[in-house]
Amino acid sequence: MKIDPSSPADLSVQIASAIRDAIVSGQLIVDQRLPSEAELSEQFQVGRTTVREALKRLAAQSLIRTQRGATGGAFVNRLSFEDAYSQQITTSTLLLSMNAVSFETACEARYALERACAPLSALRRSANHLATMRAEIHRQSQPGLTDEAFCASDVAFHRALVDGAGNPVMSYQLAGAVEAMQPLMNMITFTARSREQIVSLHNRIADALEAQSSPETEAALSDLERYTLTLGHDVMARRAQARVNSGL
Amino acid sequence: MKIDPSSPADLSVQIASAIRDAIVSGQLIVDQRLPSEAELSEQFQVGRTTVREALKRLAAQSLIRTQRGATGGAFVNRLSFEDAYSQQITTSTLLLSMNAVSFETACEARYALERACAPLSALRRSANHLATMRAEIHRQSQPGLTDEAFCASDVAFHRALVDGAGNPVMSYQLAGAVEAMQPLMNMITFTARSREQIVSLHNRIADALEAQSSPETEAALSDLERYTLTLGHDVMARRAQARVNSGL
DNA sequence: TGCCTTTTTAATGTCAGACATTTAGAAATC
DNA sequence: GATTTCTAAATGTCTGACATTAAAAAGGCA
Repeated sequence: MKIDPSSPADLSVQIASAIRDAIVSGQLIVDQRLPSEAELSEQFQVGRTTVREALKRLAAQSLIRTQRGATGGAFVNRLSFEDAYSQQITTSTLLLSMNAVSFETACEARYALERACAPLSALRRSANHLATMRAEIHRQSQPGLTDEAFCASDVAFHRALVDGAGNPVMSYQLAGAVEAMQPLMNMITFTARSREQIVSLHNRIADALEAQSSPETEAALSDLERYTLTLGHDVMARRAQARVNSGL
Repeated sequence: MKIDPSSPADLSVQIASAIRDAIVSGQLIVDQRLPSEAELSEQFQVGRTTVREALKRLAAQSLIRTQRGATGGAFVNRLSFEDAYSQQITTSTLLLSMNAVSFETACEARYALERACAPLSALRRSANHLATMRAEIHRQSQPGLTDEAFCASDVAFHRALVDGAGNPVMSYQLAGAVEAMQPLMNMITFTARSREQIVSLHNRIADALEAQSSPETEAALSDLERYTLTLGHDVMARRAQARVNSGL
C-alpha cells in the first residue's frame, strides 16, 4: 500500500482508496485488524488526522468498523446483507429524488424487477410470507389509515413477495427498487376507491402465490403496474390543471 | 439540526447523520452550500476536527462534495447515475465476496433480473446496442483471449442488453447484479469448447433482440443460465475431487 | 476605460501535541 | 480463586498553527 504525496488528490482520499483496494482484492480479510492509527500515520508518513479522515471514509461505507479500548482498532467489516440493504435504499432514494426520473420510468423498472421474482416466489413462498401479505392486505383495508401508513404497508406487502423468492441476493437487489418508490407513491393521494382497487389486486397476487401460479402472479402484477401508472397520471394531470388555473 | 453530547454515539457520527437527514428530507437542496467547517463547529459546539470527520463520512457516500479556496466549502451533491452505479457495484461485489453466497443463488438472481430486461430491450434496443453486442461477441471468439478479458467482454455484452431496455433506473439496479458476478465467473476456467457454447448462446440472444422477440430472448437467457450453472458445478466438482486426492 | 498582474482573503487540507474516554488485561488484594 | 484496582493501548476530541487553493479585490499600465 503506497500513496503519492505529490499527487493533487487529497492524502486522506488516497489512503482510503489504498486500504479499500487492499480489502476488495482480499489482501485484508474479514475481521482482520488494521494497524493502529499511529502505525498507519507512520507507515504513510502523514499526520494522524489524515489517517483518521481516511478511516472515517471507509467506515461510512461499512468497509471497516472501529473499536475503542486497549485491544481496539479498525477491523475489516463483513458487509452484512442488512447493511447492504440500507445502503441500497439510501442510494436509490436519493438517486430518484435528485434526478429527473419520471414516474413512468421508476414504475416500469420496479414492476419489471418485481415480476422477475414471481416465478421463484410462486415456487418457494412459505406460509409465513403468505401470512405477512394477508396481514398487510388486512391493514390496508382499514379505513382511516393515513396515506403514509398505507404506503408503508404497501412496501411491506411487496417485500414479502420479494422475500418469498428465497434468494437473499434478489431481496438485496430489489430493496432499492421497492423502497425507493415509496416517496414517489407517497405523493399520490389515495382515494377510498383507489385503495379498494389496490387491495383487490393485492388479494389477487396473494391468491396467485398461494396457488403457486407464476403466470397469474405476473399478470396481476402487470395489472397493478397499469393501475399505479393511471393513478400517477391522474395526479400529474390534476396538478398541471391546478397550475393552469392559478396562472389565470 | 441538533446533536446530543451526552449520547454514547460518536459526535462525528451524530453530526453526519444530522446533516444526512437534512439532505434526504430536502431541507438542504442540491448544490446548496453548507456552512463552513468553522461555522458548523460553532453551531454544534464541537471542534473543527469532529466536523471534518463528519463531512468526510458524507463525502464518502457522495452526499456532499468539497471545494477549496475563497468561495469553497461543502456543497450538497447531486447523486449522479454514474456515482450510484459504482457504489452499487462495490457494494454488490463485497457482499458476494464476504458472505457465503452459493454460485447457484447468485446465478439465479442475476439471470432472473436480466430476463426482466428482455421484454423492454426487445422493444427498444437501438442499432447501437446491437452493434456493441455483436462487437463483444466477435471479441469473445478471438482465440488467445485471457479468461479475464473474456469475462470483461461478457460483462460488456450483458450491459448492452440491459442498457437496451432504455430505462436508466433499471440499468442502475442491474449494474450490481451483472458486474458483481464477474469475480465469480472469473473463477470458472473456460475451455475452448465452453467459450464456443457461450458465444453461440450470445449470438442467439443478439439475434432474438434484433428480431425484437422477447420470448426467444428470455429462452436464450434461460439456456445461458443453465449452461453457466453447469460450468460452475463442473468447476466445483473438480475442486472437490482435487481436495480428496490431495487428502490421500 | 479596459485588460493584465498582483495581492488579499476565506475557505479546505494537513500537521503536531495534548487530553478524554474506553476497554482488555495485568496486578494486587481479600 | 474471585474480586477489585490499576495500567496500558487504543480511539475520540480539542486547540492552534501552518499549507494550499481559488476567487475576488486592488493596483498598474497601455
